[in-house]
Amino acid sequence: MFKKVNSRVNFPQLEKDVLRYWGEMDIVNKSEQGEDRPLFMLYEGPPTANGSPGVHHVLARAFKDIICRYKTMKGYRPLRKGGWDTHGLPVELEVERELGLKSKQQIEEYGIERFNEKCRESVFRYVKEWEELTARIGFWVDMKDPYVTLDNSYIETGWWILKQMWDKGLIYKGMKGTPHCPRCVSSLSSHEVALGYEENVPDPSVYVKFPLSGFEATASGNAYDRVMGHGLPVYLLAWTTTPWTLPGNTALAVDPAADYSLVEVDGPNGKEALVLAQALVDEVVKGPWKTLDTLKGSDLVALTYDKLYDPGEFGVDVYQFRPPEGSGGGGAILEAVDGFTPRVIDGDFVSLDEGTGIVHIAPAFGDEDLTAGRHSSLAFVQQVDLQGNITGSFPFAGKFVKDADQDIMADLKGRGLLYHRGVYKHTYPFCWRCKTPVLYYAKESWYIHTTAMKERLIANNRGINWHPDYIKEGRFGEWLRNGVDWAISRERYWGTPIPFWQCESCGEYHCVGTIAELKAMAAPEYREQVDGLDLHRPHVDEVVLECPGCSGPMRRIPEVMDAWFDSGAMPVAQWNVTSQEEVERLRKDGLFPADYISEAVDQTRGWFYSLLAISTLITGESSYKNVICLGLILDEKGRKMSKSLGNIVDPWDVLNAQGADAIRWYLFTATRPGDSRRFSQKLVNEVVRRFMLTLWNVYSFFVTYAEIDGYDPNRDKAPDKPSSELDRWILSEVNCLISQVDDSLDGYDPTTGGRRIQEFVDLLSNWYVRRSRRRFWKSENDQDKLSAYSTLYTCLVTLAKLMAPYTPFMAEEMYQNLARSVDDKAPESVHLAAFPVADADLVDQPLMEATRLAKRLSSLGRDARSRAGKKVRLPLRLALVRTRDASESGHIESIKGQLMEELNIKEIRLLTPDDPFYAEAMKAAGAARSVAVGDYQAVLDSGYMVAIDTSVTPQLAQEGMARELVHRIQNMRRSAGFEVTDRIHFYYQGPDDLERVIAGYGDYIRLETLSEEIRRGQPGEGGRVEAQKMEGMDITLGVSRV
RNA sequence: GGGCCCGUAGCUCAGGUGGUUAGAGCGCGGUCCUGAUAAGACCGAGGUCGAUAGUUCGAGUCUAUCCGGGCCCA
Repeated sequence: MFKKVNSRVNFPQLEKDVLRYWGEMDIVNKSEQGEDRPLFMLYEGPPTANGSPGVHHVLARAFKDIICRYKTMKGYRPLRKGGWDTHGLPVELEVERELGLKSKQQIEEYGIERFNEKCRESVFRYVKEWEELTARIGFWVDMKDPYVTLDNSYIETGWWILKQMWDKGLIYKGMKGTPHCPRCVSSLSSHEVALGYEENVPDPSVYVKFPLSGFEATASGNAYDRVMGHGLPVYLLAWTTTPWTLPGNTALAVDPAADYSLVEVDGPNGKEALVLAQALVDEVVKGPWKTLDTLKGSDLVALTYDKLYDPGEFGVDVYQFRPPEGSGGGGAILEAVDGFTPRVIDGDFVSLDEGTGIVHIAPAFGDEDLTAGRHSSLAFVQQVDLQGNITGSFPFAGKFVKDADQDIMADLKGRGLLYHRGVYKHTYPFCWRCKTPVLYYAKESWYIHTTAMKERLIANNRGINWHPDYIKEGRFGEWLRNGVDWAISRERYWGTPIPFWQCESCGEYHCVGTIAELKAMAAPEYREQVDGLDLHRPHVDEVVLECPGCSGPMRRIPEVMDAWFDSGAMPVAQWNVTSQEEVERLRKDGLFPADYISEAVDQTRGWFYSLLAISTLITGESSYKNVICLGLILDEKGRKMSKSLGNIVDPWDVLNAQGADAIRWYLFTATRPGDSRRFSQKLVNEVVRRFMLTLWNVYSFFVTYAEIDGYDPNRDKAPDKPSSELDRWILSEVNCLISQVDDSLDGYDPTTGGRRIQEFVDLLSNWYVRRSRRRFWKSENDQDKLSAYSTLYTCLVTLAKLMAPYTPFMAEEMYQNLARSVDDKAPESVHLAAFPVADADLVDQPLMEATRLAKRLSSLGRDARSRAGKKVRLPLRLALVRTRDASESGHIESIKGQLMEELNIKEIRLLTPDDPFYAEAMKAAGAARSVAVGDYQAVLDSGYMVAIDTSVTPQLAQEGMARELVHRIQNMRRSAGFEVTDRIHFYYQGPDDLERVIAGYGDYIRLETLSEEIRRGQPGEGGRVEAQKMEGMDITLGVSRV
């Protein structure tokens, strides 16, 4: 009937067998069939296959898989299309490294075409390993027909999306503060910047005096009159570590809520007054000073001051920020102006921890300055070129910025505008390639005007079901509320080319939305070329369009798109959508939006955002409904796993040693999904031992005895409500478990469900089976035995189904052997079976409480025994029991039998609440847990008491010896290698006391040890003999198989 | 510098809406039990629940500040 189950299981081998079975039976395919079932749509966040998959990939894939498997069992039809992310800077950097290229110039000399071919090759380098790992961990996903972001069809949809935004006026060109390497003449991405931080970098620290000159008409003139009222020249004192940015200064920022002091000091030309934050006066002002006045930062706003350097005088153009049309977004457009008056603005970023509380603002340098420039429509002065050299006709023009620092400081000093200079050491980024200090430099960039849709994004986010829920209004909600426009252009090579063509004669831009449109708009001599064109650079750059306005030649702008745009486009790009009608069809077919996605928390600014932003902008709604946001994987010591630390755990090591189920179970149950988690092979191994082997042993136990008795689940059906309390109890537990696991998976919380399963398996093994063992050994096939088989069978089959989403392999193995082997009509796989449904009628709350009480009192009783030095094999006469309340006392009658057996005590007596014995024991024990009272050993714990009568009568002693004998014979049977069903002869030699035990308990011993006869003497050939000591007697025991 | 998360035994983690003496597993020492078990039971050692202040009759739990770790953004 059932296949024999070895208790020494090799899980990795078992899993490989299951994988083969799934393959042979085409189970994955079958799980996706059934047109009448509602669709369950998973969006797979695409990985890049230019590196080996790590444990964090296993984590995300396991969480994707468990929900899909669960939904399949709940009657849904899962759709899981795999995908590959193939574009982006990390790919380019990898190839640059391989080719030994060090700058963009070198890439262009090498040739964009060849370079991009190398990129294309590298992104699929590890595909095979990804596919193998994915299959091995049991993640069911379609990897045969994945979406690939470098495909023309995928790129085309990216274009179409941009075109939708373009037509709605959501695309514009603006300034962006970018980390820039002046030697490589290239922007750095944030993660390149992160590669190059160095600590304790010395930079000049200068305090600069800006002469106050007046105030803007919009402000009240009071503060100006106040500060000027002392008859001294007044300077606003600002601090900077980058003197070279001073010629670009167009504003000073103050904290409107802070107090500022007007202090009188000795200047180079006599007394003068400085304005700076009150809190920093002591630290900054050198020499004697006295406070003339105290003002609020808000009083200073709109004061004006003299420029240190007038750009007009030194031949540098001046621009001013103008907000983009529509709502005020993060972007802004610059327009040329003739001149400007620098002024004081308020800034929430102003720090009172260092500097002077007055911050120098140069919008051309630094993102914060740029943002301030946008908000306050400041002037914009860019006096540095992309090589980092000062432009214009300044005395220090033509110098590299860091070299110009000295000249500028000297110049200001000569003019009496340098208050103080020193050296400041801080952490500063350097180009990771060439070690040149990175400059923050405002550059033009293309933007998506996402802030125009901010309210919509926030509203859509409210509709998303986040797990853990704090992400919704916390990290992600915060990001959306503080969102700025999305800068999508990259001055790079390997990416989706931005489909904007600009007319060389009239300067107009045109956004191309499809390949067909490209062909239609191409100048006649280029039309042919469009057929079969690789849409990547440099090929697409060669296509010249004809300007619809002036018929002039239009050329594509050189930039490519941010790779996050690619991945965020996948809901439509994976189907090559190029019209709103097709989007509608996806929606109707249930392919949009996704029911579920799951990635790690670092994707809040990545994929979670790009998905939401793109779908909100083109469809008005979110492209996903439910998310599990996962924490990071740390190493054994809680450090981030990284190549440089050498603490990466290779998932294959764990898969080969412990198996996929073990790694999955660990990831599901060890921590809540959103928390970061430590990971090591040791931790996974613990899961195997504590949970998986325990369950496996129950399973193996069941099969062993079911085989012996020829138990047939079809024939030997137990009644729905068995008479055995133990059976009714575990069935009650298992039905509770079904609801709990169902609820937790339905709520996208596998962790809670998994932990409940773990607790159940512990109860099943260490109480149900432990208490039921004798019922399986009994020789006759009576109703009670069948009930035990049937109950345990139900539990195991139910467990297999509950665990199928968690541990698909072990569940399959148990299901095949227990369920499918006896029922041809059962689904071919546990993953095609229906998820169990709880039967509320079988849930018996009082019975579960009673059993909990029985476990508790047993513990106390064992404690009492061990304190009294009475081993459990020795039967005792009486235990006195006290419970905490009447409802618990009411349970005693029903659990008496279990307690008597567990504790090997002849009688259990319940004490009334006011029994004097309890009061006496309490008093004698004091704070102690245990106390001896007369013949009794009492153990007290939080209102409970178990007191055992420790007096041993000769009869009890004899019975104890009988049990001891049985125990020893059993051990001998085992060491002799007998089967559990073998009949034996039992031989003994010893003193009269032993004779008396044999005489009194012979029948009992025969029954327990399957001895046909008990003989004085020793067994012949083939038997086993041992000389032993028992209770001070020298005895000889022997066994032989009949 | 900003946002979010975490901090409970040597390790991994539980501890709805505040309420007796803060729990489990692993590991360690001991005892016991064993016709499934590489298992299990019981005891012991091991905790200022990151710190401080507050709210409260009462705080691991609520509030504030700080410290440490992590992530994201500057």
